[in-house]
Amino acid sequence: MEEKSYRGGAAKGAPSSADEEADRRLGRRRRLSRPADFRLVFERGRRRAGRYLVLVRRAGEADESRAAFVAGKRTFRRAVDRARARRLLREAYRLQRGGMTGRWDMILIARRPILDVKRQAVEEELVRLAAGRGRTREKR
RNA sequence: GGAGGCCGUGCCGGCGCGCGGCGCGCGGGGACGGGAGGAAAGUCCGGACUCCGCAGGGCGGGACGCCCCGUGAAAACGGGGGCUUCUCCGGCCAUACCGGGGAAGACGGCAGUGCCACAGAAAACAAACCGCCCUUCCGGGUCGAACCCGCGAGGGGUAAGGGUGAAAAGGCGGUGUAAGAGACCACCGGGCCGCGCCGUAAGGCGGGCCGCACGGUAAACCCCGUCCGGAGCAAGGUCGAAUAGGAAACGAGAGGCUGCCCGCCUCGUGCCGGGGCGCCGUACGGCGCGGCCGGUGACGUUUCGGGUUGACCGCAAAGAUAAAUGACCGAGCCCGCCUUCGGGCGGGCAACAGAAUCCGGCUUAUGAGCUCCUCAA
RNA sequence: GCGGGCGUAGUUCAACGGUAGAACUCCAGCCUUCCAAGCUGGCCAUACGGGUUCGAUUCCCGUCGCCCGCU
Repeated sequence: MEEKSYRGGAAKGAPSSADEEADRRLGRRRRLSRPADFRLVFERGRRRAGRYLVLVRRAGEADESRAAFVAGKRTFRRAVDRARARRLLREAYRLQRGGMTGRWDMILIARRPILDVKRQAVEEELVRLAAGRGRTREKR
């Protein structure tokens, strides 16, 4: 996959150029929290699947983009793995959020191979999926 | 090698997350404080707490179970002692028994009941298949008898030997006998005793009696003793919103059958349906007026209770509710390789694993190191 | 999170503590020109680890997996 290993801290570690003092905070306002919101995204949203995660999103209704991070109990049996997968997704989204365009409500679903890779790889795939590349699939 | 206990990575930096009180000033942002475990796990026990039930008690069901001491609210845990089983060593003819070392034990019950397949003669108030012994008959050896022989037949004795089995009714030796046998004897073992001594006790030692008549299984039914009402924080409670239906009170009642209650009838009020008139509208239809016809006690307001959804409390010196405790840079430490001895490169800083009401136990998973005890060399 | 139930052939179910069976499936043979049906025979299992017992699918303990209920 990637031949040159990125070095450098979080301040300049992102592969994109979206780090000019971006707001990297991710408070409750920027997350999905109500079951009704989840139902809307799952039923009306578009899905893009990658190797480490699945991205489901639809045009957002709030002032800012909102996201949620999901690790299913079926795919990750142990609680440690669920927490690990969800934290990877959240950290990757947090660092790359500034580089994304549009206002979306999105759900990131972790897939099993995510446990074997570092945050760097998850970020790259998230950026790729959000930009519209990769396989896409319509949902309804 | 075995067993137990302790600890379960630390430092700097900026980027983030959820919580608390503080002050800005109330859309949010700021500094400070604190933020995973010994198992947070499995949910196997016990409690706190909450709701339901309850005069009192029983049945059913369940948990625990040698003795003493200690800790504890209880479950449970720790220490010491006893007994049993297994194993090793020694004694011994001996797998029987005795002595010693080690390990393990869900270790109350000489009240009753059930079960013990197959094999085997017989499996629990024993039993005779082979064998052994005695005897009768038959046949033969002989003319006959004593006596001897028989893959021969019958009757009887016998638990030493064979064989079956997880287990065969005390062990070894001797006396004895037709052959044998606790039939008898010595030693060992066992059972019973309102017996003696020692011990707080479980129990131990001794004495007397019994030739021994009392197999295993209670993680089989059961009996005895102690304890247990049920459910569980998604318990339970508070507040608000929208919607349809329920209960109570009040609002409109009057008259008659009939003096009162109930009931029935008439009129009125309310509601529903159908006509009539007016207005709006292309139409479906809507609003108002009127009180013409039919039906109904059905109506309105308030309060209460139930369901749905949301927020809060319960809830904490970690504490949420799509659920925080993370990712990264650096220094340091360790390992391997190279080295021109200045250093360079690569890898690692772990294992098991992530709190959802809390606490005490049990069980299971697991890394490096430290420490203690015991055994062997 | 809290509570409850169940693990037996490939599947659906049996089995007082005493050799684990049945039906369907699968395989082979017979029958048929061939297939199906039918007939005959065969293969295949007690989730795992301990304990009690002479003996465990059954009794007891632990581990693992699956299913269900409760907002």
